[in-house]
Amino acid sequence: MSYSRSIDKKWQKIWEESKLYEFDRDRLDKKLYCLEMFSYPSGANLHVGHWYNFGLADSWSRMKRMQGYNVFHPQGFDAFGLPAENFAIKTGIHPKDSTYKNIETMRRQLKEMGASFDWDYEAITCDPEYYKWTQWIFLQLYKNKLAYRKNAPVNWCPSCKTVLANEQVVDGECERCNSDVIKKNLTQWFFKITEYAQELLDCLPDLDWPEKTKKIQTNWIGRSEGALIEFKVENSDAKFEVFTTRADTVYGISYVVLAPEHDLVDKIVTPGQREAVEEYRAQVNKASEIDRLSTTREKTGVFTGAYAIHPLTGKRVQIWVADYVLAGYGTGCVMAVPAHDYRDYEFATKYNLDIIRVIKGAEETDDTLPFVEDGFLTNSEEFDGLSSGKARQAIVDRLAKEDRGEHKVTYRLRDWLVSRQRYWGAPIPVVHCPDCGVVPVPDDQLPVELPYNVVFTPDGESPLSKCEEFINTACPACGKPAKRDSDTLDTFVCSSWYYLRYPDNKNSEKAFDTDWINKILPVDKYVGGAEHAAMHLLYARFFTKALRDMGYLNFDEPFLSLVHQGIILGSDGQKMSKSRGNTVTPDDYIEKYGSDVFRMYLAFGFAYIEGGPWSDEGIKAIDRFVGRIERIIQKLVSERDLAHLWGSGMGTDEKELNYVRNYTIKSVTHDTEQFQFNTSIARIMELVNAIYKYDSVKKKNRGLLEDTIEDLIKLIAPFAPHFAEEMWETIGKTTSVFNEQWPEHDEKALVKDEIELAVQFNGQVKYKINVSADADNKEIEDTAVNDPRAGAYTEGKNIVKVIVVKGRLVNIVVK
RNA sequence: GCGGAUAUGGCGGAAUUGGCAGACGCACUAGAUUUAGGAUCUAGCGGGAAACCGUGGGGGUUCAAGUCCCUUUAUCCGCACCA
Repeated sequence: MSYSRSIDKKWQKIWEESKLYEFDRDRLDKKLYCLEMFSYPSGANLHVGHWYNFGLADSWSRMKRMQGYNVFHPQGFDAFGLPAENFAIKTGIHPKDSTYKNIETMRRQLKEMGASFDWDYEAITCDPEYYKWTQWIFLQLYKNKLAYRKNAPVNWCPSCKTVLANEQVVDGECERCNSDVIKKNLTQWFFKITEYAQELLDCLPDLDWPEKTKKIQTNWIGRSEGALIEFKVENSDAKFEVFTTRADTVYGISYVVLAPEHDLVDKIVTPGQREAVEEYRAQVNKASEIDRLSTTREKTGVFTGAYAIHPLTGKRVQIWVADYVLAGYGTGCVMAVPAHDYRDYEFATKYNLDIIRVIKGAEETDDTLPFVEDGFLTNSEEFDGLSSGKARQAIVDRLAKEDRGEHKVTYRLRDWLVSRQRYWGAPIPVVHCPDCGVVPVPDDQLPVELPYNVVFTPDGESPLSKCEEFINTACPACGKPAKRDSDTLDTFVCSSWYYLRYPDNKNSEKAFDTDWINKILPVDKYVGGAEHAAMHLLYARFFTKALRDMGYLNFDEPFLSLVHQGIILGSDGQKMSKSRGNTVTPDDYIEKYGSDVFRMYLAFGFAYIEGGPWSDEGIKAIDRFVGRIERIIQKLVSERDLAHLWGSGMGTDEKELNYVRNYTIKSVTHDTEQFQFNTSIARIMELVNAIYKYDSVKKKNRGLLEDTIEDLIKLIAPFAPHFAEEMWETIGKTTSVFNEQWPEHDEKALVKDEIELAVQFNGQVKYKINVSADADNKEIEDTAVNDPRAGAYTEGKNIVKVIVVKGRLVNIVVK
């Protein structure tokens, strides 16, 4: 029977019945945790991206399995999220119903892929058995002072009376009703990830992660060394601190700027300026986050009427508000040095503020203002002449002595806002009591279950706060009537610990058993999209470190080794999208070619970490390749009893076949380990070509040919698992090929008797010579120089030098 | 604006990290076979009559450069008034 969809089904059934992929909980010395980022169960079918991620990570883990590793390879679903809720608003179908239906479809399709998942360890984040522990972790963080509440703005649509996600805000307008979106402050929960900023940075160098990703995390954390400098407000007891990395320019301050949202603004603004400031603040509030962060936008600001006192010179400097200063970063205020900062220069020019040079460039440097590089101080009292670097130290030292400043490290990283004003997420397990305040729900009352009967129509209140039986409860502390928190948790919270739940997914006593988790974790290979480089990966690292410090686990990092797959584009080279009409539907191809052909094309057609454009011609080629393997194997089997075909010699043809066989084993092992699946398949194609070539020999060495075919099937098995099982059976085997040992190459077979070398004259290849493989440099040089063809290139010239590169070439330098 | 990446035949992509550029495959061409084939098998296939020229462009280092250095261009991605 030739390879097709029915072969897939045959082996999927056998695998399931024989529990082939069951994880061995006892053999932990060679454990290997291979994990792909789990996926959101969307209504559509599995797309090419899922296949590319899951299918090929599975190929990698299948090779590891055959190499003797006890592979733990679970799968699950990141099942909470906005799309299900939007779908409910549109169709009236409950998120729970649509989500579980989607999960069922996806699970079936994942099984049809033929991946070696052990489904006994599945985790679904919207199961109460799962989010019970998400809530428990929230409470652990709360009890360890890593979760706290503060005000933070949300996108608010005044017409829909609802909170919008960033993606629902289009050009500052609500995507549903086009009203202007404004910002509204709500009290929300935060996780104190900044507490771990330094450790998150320090552990990066030792991770086997793409350098690009480490760089993204480094930039995201954004450590910067500088100073805090205190300013007093004139005629007031108010004071504020600014953070700066350029304390050397402190004598160049000509004004200071507060973020419009800064608490101090109300206190210091003068009556004459109040109206202007209020108007400006209203304007800033209307501007969307995106607008405000745009570089092309003209800088604006308003004078508050108040003055601050320069901490060193005692001079008065104006206090402005401007939206280029962000409330959430640093201290929310900056000192402005127009002479040495582009933004301040632009602002000062526009509003006619002083520009004071305090840094000179070294000689021969063009230091026209604004001059933003380091240099030497001027106009800076006793610090004149110091280099910028030395001045930063000296100036802050003096400020520190006078108690008006200090050296300070800040991070760009902000605390993680986890409150979402939505229904389809894990409820935040706290109760708000009029008497006791915030009261955590006791562990024995977890999970706080999502009520099913809720109304989704957006009318100003979130579905949970409208649900009486959910929202009204008794205070766990005093028993009096109290209200539950009506917000749910960011889905990134759910996905920050799922890799810990998989190995112990049925534990009803704990989130996971510490001893067990310490044996199976960390994840040895994590595979998923580069779009998660900053947020998900950072959050998961934070969770691991926080849980470690609470004593629930003993390792520092969740993911030791990380690979990002590339993106498969449409055949037009554009990103796949329904509107472009260039999407590829895996199901159609699987129906036509079988899942192994689809998977193998994904392996062969692209550099894994790059991705690239889809090609229908490419998948046809793989279909032919599979047929080619099948035919040669069937031919061998049918010829087994034809004695006249068989000999036993080990001549040139046999050595050549054996060479290719061993070279293929070596290359595929190496390349697959590195996720270089395209070259792995290329080598296997070469092996098949070599087998075809050898097949035309009159008297074939049957033992060698049989062994080579067996190796071929094993080598292809990770990429075409169903097909390989079928071929394994065809040659007469009765057990699974996945219980076989991965082949190892024989170094002796790779040593050739005679090798070909290129002969170059002045670096240009002119001809080739054959020498015996053990020839020394002198022999090689003589053979090359004495070759009859050499004369044409040496005539009338002198041989200056001869360079022999063993196994590669000879370069003869002539003059 | 800052940061990162990429650039190789008609196409997807290789190149052991400084050592024969174009592996493998597609497309194309020719032959064989078949009642037929969009099947199969075999062979050819960067450009150029050739000398030679060829890894986005220009320069350099080296016996030797796709690979290292300088410079420049284009495309893509990430981040962003981060003080």
